[in-house]
Amino acid sequence: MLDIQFIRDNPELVAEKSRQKGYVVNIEKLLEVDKNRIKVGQEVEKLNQQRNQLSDQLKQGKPTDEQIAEGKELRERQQSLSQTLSGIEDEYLKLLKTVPNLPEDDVPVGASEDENVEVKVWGDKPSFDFAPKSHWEIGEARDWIDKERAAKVTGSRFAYLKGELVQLQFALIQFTMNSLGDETLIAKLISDNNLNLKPTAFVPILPPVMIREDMYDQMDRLEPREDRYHIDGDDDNLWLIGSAEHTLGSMYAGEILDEKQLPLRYLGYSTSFRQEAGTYGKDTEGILRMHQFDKLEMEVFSTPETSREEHLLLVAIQEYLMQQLGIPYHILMKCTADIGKPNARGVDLEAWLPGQDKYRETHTADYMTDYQSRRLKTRVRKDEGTQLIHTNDATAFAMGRTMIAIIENYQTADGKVRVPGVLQPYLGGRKQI
RNA sequence: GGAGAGGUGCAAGAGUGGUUGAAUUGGACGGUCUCGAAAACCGUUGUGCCAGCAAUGGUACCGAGGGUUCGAAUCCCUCCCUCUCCGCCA
Repeated sequence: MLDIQFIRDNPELVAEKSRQKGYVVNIEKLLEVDKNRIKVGQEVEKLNQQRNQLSDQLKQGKPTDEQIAEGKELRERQQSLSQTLSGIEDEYLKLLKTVPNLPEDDVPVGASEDENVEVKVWGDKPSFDFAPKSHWEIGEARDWIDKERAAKVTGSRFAYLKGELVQLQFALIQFTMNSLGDETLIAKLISDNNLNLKPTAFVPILPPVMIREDMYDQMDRLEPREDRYHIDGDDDNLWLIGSAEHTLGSMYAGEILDEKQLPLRYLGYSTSFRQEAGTYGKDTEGILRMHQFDKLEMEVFSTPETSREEHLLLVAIQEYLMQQLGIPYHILMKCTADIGKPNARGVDLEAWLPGQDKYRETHTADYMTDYQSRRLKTRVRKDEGTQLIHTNDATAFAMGRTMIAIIENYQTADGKVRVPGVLQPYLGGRKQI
């Protein structure tokens, strides 16, 4: 949610930036409701004051009938006006929630993902003296991926992953946790990128994969809910998470953190669930787009002053990880239409997939500023007072897509897959699977 | 699933209708003392909103939402959560 004071002060700017992101917001209406909300709120407060004054007078002796009648009347007026106020507040909140976070100035303006801007290309695309295969061809040939039986048991967009592919996933997890848990490495990435941040290591987390509806909404990740899975229970109102971000980012809701604790850097590992609404017929081959996939996700809580650099650090970490695997990639600055509603800035990393002869998204880094924490009420206590904290989230590795990239880039003529050097220690030293 | 207990400030914990935004203790911070520290003593120590240049004033908040009452942290209802015992179970 955006700061109402900022919207009051900059209505045109907010309207224009929202438009750039593709959101239709009625700022005029919002400000009108806001004004009314303040006015009625003041009237309610006035009545409360009168009630308090009266009960102050009455607390000694026994009240007279007139005084009781007066108190009753005040109460009734207060109740009816409060009801009016809560109606206004509901409308206010509903309108305010429609306003997206504002893109930073360096976010390219664009109407669709086609206008994302390539800002960096890394690595040499591998050349093969044979026609490179897609990951699904290799995966099925090696009996690593079984989608037919998954379809029978669970439906489309599910898969059984088997054999060496599973071992590869666990190797990847080990490698990433060891890397991001290394304070020396974090310090190096910070200094290599000329950042001014603390070298705090990432703490691994296994978060819940279900989330309460109110928390989901406060993270601004519930919508579009057609893409979410709802859990039908007796009296609970739970949803499956679409990313570890959802239960990581909300974990300090309602809390005031000490500035000295920050930044808090977490590496969450969880399964993610997505209905993939509106993607019928898209990416039906292989395991690129599944209803269920595992992901290592970074989440950082920081002060407002350091959050932008934390965002840059997360992108640097993503690049580092991909470089360690030796997978060619390019970096895209996402345009205004493609960064999410809570984003102020977003960067995608797309890996080169020789089997499909194109780049595909494997990583994303989201810079949220205080947009999420305003509703979550996660704050930091400083000498000058309290402030909303800033959140950042970014993919460390989406397991499925990363393995796709490994399979396709490291395939050999005889249908095997070479193991990137950094992962070999976690696969019993095997150089090829 | 059955039976019970409970959710109060940074923490522990008192408070069962008005004098409580909240006792007490601890922690943290500031000060006195000291070469310095400890101890002791003194003081400070919640958040949001509204008005105001500010000082400040007003208002709300004792898990959440409703209700009773002139008046609710205190009484009633619903929900959420935590804990204990039993049962079941990875």
